[in-house]
Amino acid sequence: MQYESDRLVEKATDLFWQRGFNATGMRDIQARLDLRPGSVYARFRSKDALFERVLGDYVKHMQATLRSVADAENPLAALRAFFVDSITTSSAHRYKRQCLLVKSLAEIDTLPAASRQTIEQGMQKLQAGFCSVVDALSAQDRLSYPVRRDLLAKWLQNQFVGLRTFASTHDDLVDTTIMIDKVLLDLQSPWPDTSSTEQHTNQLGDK
Amino acid sequence: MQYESDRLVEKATDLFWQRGFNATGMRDIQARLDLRPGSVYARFRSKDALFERVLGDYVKHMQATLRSVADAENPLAALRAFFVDSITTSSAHRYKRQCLLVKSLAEIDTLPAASRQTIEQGMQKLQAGFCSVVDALSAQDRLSYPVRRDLLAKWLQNQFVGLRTFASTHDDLVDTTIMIDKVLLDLQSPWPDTSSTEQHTNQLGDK
DNA sequence: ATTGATCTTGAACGAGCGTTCAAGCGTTCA
DNA sequence: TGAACGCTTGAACGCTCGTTCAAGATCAAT
Repeated sequence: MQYESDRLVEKATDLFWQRGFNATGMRDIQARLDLRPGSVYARFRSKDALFERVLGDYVKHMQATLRSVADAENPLAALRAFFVDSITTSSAHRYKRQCLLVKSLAEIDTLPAASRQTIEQGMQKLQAGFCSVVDALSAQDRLSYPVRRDLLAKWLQNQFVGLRTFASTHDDLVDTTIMIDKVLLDLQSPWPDTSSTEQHTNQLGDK
Repeated sequence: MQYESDRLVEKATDLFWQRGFNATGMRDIQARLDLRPGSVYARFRSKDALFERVLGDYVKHMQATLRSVADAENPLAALRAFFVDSITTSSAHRYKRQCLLVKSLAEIDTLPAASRQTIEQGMQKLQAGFCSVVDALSAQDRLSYPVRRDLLAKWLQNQFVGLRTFASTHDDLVDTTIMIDKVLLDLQSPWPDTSSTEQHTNQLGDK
């Protein structure tokens, strides 16, 4: 029964992932889950609650994956594999290349309050996940340049999100892979000088 | 009259930018433009056509801005100013930090065919804009590392998009600025070795 | 065979959607 | 003065939305 519910949530996830919350109708969901209206409401209470369940499960899954990356023998290689996996899924499910949380972010102003909170907290949880990956890399001296761990985690999450957005519109696997490896290079390259609190020029000179 | 129409399109842009296409109702639009239903339809034909107009004007504006960056005396400084401008708009209009095209990308599967095409072509036009910026930098020998100009343009556009997405959820101006400067550094840092067509390991070693 | 508990069904509800259009309006020109 | 014009109005249309609920189906226990 629990297993059956999980299968149903997966199918609902697919729909929301492809079409977003607002554009996905309960009738779409009813058709995909092969359930009549009453049954959907008996199981999931409402469209809002179902969406929350979908988001929650997605975050849990991503957290688990990030944890396994951090715990891997070679975290850098595991990180690369994680990127490649997430970003180069088959063209048939290209919409899955975009992070579900980021996709939902696009309509956050129109979502029920509970989902809004789930998304914001989910982003923070994933940031914490990236932070543990950064720590794992740091513990193995894989990072040559010293920089605040939380800043590096933010940056890494941002690169991850950016690449996924990019890949959701481009099918060029070669260029995408190059850009993944560029991220892994820049992960270890220098950061801007932050010794002065306000710097509005860069090292190549203004005017 | 043309001026009046432009003002109306600006107001509609604000709405679509904040709430997206699907969640923005014609009644929202009518209220914001202070027009009755018939007047809106007399001017803009349909919700779809109005949205297309909004997207088209947005792309034109971004193209003009990118061109002025490329033509600037110091393109690198202009690029930085462009990033800072786009990404650190006031908290009151935080939704404008996200690129309108990227936001629309999130619901592209549910949009009218014409808008879908406008978005895809718009992304390409902006990529071309970034390409001319890259060329301007290259012409002034601001880029130390040799790499395909179109790949660098894709990368730059991706960084721009990523930072805007990031900033739409974070209000930390300091960290955001650091990440902008990190992009400007990485713009000149080395790229992965692409001499072998297929490389599934990185320079720090697999397994 | 009968009861009671649990799950399923699908017609139907009110609300909101994008859109239309006959009627009303002020202005122009004969 | 009055006919003709373009612009504005807002009630209303057909449709789809999320959701409900009385009635039916299923099945274990008596």
